[in-house]
Amino acid sequence: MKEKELRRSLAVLPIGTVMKLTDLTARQIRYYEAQQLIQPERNEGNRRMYSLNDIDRLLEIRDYLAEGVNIAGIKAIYEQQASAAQAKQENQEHPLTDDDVRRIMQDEFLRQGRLGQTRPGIQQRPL
DNA sequence: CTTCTAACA
DNA sequence: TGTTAGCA
Repeated sequence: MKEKELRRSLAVLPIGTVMKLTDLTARQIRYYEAQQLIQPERNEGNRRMYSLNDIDRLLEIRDYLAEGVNIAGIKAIYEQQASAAQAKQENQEHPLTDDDVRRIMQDEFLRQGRLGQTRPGIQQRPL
């Protein structure tokens, strides 16, 4: 179950293919990269190369944006997933505590949160 | 022909 | 975000 992850991480798609697969413009795809939402690789010719994981992430980003979540909000969501995954590993080595508390606090911060309402005409839905 | 960066009537 | 210019 690990060779699969490796393949999904292989950057083999040029931006043109990603555009068709995600319905995003090259401008948008590059902009999300500038915003650190994705980090595609570059080939010998400085051309961006995307992996299947990048495609999935771009699709998520597209959906979050459509729901009214702004770039900062999406970033926060991924940061949570990262720290959550980190806490999981650390908790397998040790009992519990520390990072878990931080994770719960940030989770609550997101929930109460103001992230995502920086747009007019969009009703906020409860998480 | 495709992608890249930078800039804005 | 769109679009365009000038390269590679």
